[in-house]
Amino acid sequence: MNSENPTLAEKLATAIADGILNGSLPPGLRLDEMGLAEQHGVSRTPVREALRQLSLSGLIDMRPRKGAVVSKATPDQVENLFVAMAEIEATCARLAAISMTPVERRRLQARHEGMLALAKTGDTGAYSDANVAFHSSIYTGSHNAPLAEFALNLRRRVGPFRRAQFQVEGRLLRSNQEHDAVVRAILSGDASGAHAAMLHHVSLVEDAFEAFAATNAA
Amino acid sequence: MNSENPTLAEKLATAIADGILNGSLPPGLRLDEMGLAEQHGVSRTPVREALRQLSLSGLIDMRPRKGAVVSKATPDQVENLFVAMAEIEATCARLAAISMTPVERRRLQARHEGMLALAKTGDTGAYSDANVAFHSSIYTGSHNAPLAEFALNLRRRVGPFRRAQFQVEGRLLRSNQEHDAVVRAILSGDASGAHAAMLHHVSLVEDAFEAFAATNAA
DNA sequence: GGCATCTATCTTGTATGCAATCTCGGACAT
DNA sequence: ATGTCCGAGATTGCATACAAGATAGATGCC
Repeated sequence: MNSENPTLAEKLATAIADGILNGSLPPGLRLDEMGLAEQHGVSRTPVREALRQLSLSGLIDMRPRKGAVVSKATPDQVENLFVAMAEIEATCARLAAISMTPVERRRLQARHEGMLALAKTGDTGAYSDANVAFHSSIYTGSHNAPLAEFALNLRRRVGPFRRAQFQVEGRLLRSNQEHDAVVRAILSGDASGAHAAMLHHVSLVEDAFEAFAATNAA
Repeated sequence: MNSENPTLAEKLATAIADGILNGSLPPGLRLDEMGLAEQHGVSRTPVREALRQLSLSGLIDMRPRKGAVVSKATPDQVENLFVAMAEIEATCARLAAISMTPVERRRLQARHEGMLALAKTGDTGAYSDANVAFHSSIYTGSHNAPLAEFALNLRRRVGPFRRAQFQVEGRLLRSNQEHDAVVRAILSGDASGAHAAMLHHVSLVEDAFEAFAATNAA
């Protein structure tokens, strides 16, 4: 939304969101306004506005007179998040194949080739960061602000559940191969091909998550 | 979101949203908190929370210390809204073709057949209402809450720009024919067919809007 | 006459206070 | 012993009050 927004409410919203995304505010935790207020050294008013904002992004649930809690997602809801994410990413890729400018296409290719080096090195952290940038550039490449915004929001929401995906052995190189199919389709303007390739890629991420979750649950 | 939410902020949010959607609050209008407050007979606090909520749905734009204005969309942005809408609706239709329960499928068919009668009668208002319900049932039929929510949000945002679409002569029957293709694909579980049919349908709506806008601009 | 600047006023952002509602613990009745 | 009802405490929702930044008009200067 508003990137440079110096109001306390905005800063609190991002601070609380960070807390939720990095796990320091676990799902199900009750967020009482008073506590958050004095914890951040402000009054209740900006806290209230931040909470209202977060509730619309789906990160927390607010019930009329019962306060706010960090959204506790059921497995079904997480599954839906991943499905929605895959669909939206695929749609963005399709539009990007049609709408990207030559400059954007060249940048996408350069970024992709840079990631191949990272994948070979096995630098998980750097690859993860580059991966976020890679996908984001496809969102913006769709040249459709509402879709791109929604994609970013979904990405934030699935973040807590996909943290360890690149830990799986060999995932980096496979990810790069899948990216390769996506990039080739986009560069050649193959809309449906880009859609299919991205859907395949993100669905595999989902599978990786499920495998990871299954091993952790066992 | 929260359907039965008796807080003033929620009621104000829907009231202001209605005002924007029905045109009584035209795009570009400045929304000063004080004015809205005494206009609705409340204090500024719930107004502020309502505005913050609306800003996240994209209906209004808020800038840090400069207040809120009703979103004034450029033609490009409106175009993007329609494109996003078409893509999301098509995605919902595809998922619906896969995920709808037998009961939902039968209800969809019944609703669709009922609309044929309305189209023949030429009852524009009733058809329009039924049309909203028809599309909404496909959103929920996707069994994917995030996507359905986003679709509803987009529908609200494009609302102001598609008000007169059914006024075009013969649009009702053509709409019904297009629905027929969508319904048939969904009922038969033809995922890609449902996607294509819905994309086609909504894109035609977009064309109708553009024709309408062109005639008005001329 | 035009433009910059300064100030007065207005609007927004934040804090605090009060009323209504919900939660939770205990007492009482069955 | 268990279920129900009631009341105190706590928390949310709303209103009001205060502070800070922005806008606009006027005034002085070029």
